[in-house]
Amino acid sequence: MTYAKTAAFTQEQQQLARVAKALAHPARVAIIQFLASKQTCISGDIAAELPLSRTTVSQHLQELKALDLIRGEIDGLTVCYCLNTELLQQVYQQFTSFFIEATTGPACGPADACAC
Amino acid sequence: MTYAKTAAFTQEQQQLARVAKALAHPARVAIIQFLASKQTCISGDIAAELPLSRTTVSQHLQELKALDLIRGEIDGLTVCYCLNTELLQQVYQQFTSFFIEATTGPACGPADACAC
DNA sequence: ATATTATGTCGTATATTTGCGACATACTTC
DNA sequence: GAAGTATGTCGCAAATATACGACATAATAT
Repeated sequence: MTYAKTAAFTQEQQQLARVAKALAHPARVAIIQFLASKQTCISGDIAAELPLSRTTVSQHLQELKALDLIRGEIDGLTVCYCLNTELLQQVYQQFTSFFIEATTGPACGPADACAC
Repeated sequence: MTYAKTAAFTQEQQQLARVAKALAHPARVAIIQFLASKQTCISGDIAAELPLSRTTVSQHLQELKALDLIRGEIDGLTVCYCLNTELLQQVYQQFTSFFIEATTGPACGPADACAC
């Protein structure tokens, strides 16, 4: 019958999935790249750079902010968004570990199928 | 009014987002780790290792297979799943580029907010 | 041929994501 | 204070993701 174990997923798996989800939309990838490219921590006229409405961009920003991947500080009338490079570096490490683990295991043959 | 540019997202952004989405669920992260850990390219009794029904696991497997991150070859009664390490390595490169770009740009101060 | 086993697919229900217009808030300027 | 600007939040609609039971398929074993 192959019934499931009740053991839930590990914290690591959940954390990786959470961050992956944050990057799972081109708009959020674009936002991070945009923030990384700008000298100044440019405010939410990020919206002007994306094919999305201001509202939608704002939501994406909130999602990234919820994970603390980016930060926003109110500066008078505008909001100054910028990357949390410290956290991004940590996340980078997590992804690196994961990919190294994944790329050093047993694999399929180069072209087509399994060499089990 | 700040209206949007119609320029869509780049291929790179879409590709990264697509892979990130594949990793955006703990079950799929767990599946990849499981395949990486096993000497043999174990079949779909991966389900027995996860707190999910066989049907659901099958769907997650299909999603990973759709992106070619994993491959499955029918071996009589069982299906032999294994990682596409070549593609995973490529994807790893893409993520690396992204994170390096993201971690070398302008950032917030270490503890709290922007130093704009 | 029938039963058993390992898988995949279909249909369906629920939850989450995505996107946006309309409004609220808050600061600046006149 | 009134007008204007930059933002965020609410409410809704459409699309997608998640999960699973029930059925279909296909190979193996009896």
